Amino acid sequence: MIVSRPPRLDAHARLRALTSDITDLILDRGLLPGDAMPTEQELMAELGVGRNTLREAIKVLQALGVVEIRHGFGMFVAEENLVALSDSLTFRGQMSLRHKGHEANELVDVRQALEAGLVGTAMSAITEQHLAELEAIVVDMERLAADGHSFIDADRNFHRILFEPLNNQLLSNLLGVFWDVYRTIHQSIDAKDSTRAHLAETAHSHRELFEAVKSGDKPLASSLLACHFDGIRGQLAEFNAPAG
Amino acid sequence: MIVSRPPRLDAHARLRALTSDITDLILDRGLLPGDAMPTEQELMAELGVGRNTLREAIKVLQALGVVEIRHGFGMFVAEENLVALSDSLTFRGQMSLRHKGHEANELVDVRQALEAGLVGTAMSAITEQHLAELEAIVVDMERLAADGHSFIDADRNFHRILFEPLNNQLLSNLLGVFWDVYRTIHQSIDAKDSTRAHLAETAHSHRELFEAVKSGDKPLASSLLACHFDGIRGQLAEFNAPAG
DNA sequence: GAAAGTCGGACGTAGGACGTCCTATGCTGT
DNA sequence: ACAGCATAGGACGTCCTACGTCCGACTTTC
Repeated sequence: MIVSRPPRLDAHARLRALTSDITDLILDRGLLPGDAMPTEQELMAELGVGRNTLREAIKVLQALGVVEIRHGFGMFVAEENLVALSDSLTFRGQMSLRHKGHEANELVDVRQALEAGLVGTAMSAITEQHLAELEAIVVDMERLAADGHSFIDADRNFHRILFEPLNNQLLSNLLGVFWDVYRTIHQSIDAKDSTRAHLAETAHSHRELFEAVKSGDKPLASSLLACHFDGIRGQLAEFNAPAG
Repeated sequence: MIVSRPPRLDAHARLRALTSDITDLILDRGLLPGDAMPTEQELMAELGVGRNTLREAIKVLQALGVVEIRHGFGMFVAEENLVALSDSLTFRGQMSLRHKGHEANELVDVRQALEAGLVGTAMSAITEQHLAELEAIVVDMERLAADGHSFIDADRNFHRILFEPLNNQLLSNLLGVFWDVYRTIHQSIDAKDSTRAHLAETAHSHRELFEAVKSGDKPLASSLLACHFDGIRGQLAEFNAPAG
């Protein structure tokens, strides 16, 4: 199936058409994540383009999380992920911090809407095991805070498990991405959240939230989450107006 | 500033490092969207890589919406956009429709959480002008529905303007992306929503929502939005189990 | 002074060559 | 017979050269 592309097209459109042809090929053949794709040579012949052009398109698909390339072995359909969104948002976030930090605030707003808006539904589907895991994380946080250590991973896990009951991959990925992007931005502003007092405060707010979740008090959980994000917004504001 | 990259690294990591070097270069030089970037030759010299390797990295950044390339002219820092997310989600959505359509449901769930969760806040900041625009769109919808025409664009605009008062670019982009992805998926299942009855129903539900927004009844607006999405979920279910 | 033609720079595409890496095959030693 | 290693082959990674295409700016001409 040699495709004869329209002769004259904008370069960007041509690259887009090529990536689209490749994804169509995946869909038409019914390839599933993990399945092997044709080799570069086969794709070159099939799509009627040179190796450089093809590789540029493939690299784009790799960046978009569509295909996975294993050096010396071959090319495969990738598992679900949102690498693309993460990379894109991270860059935008870092960029905006250079002047205003506006986008970081928007990110927090969206996270707040998602988490505060969905925590009630998540609580309806939560299991004993989830609660046990959450409690273990909180205990861990409190211990680390007392020792003066930070607990980035524990924080991330807490939020991840909180929404796991919804069983929504897209949501989990989005929240994970937002968390990672936020952490990257946060690190680049050299946040002073490693003070023991701040650590204890963060641990405590997670403890409160856990108790609300455990007791099934949805409105309380929602408002505690909102508070949590207000605190984060405060840190960002401090950074933007340190002289304030 | 010739960078000497560590000699041995995973190929994927190397490409990532290269894209990262380029974004760092943008950030370090304080380039703003629209600003010109170094040429390929300059970047090759500066980053110490060959043209193919460099171009692959650049194409990735183009796909991620970081840079914009103008054939025969040069390379520029791109304006904000979420092309990457859109492309990635569209592919995933189409892919999943081949078996279960699970991801389409997840997409609707996230949209519902965002829109139903934030409509209240948006209503607090809404202006007379926004209300006027919304009403104009609803009137348009009703007219088109009566004539048996579909109103994709009007639908999209309604939701866009509804959340414009929040003045959150990220949120607007996310909702726009979700809408586009959903439309693409929807088209590929050959939805039968062009029947006059269905059109009238959709127009009516937007009318109800508009009235709720106008009267400032936040809980009602939120629940109407939730209903709207329940209807969409129903269409998806029909598609997945047509024999049912 | 304005319009048309020309020139140069920059990106787009193709193909070849060689390096690197991974898997699989077959051999060897126990 | 089985485990471990050595080797061969395939496939991706990187670089180079060459030429095509496009755009903006400069020059020429009327």
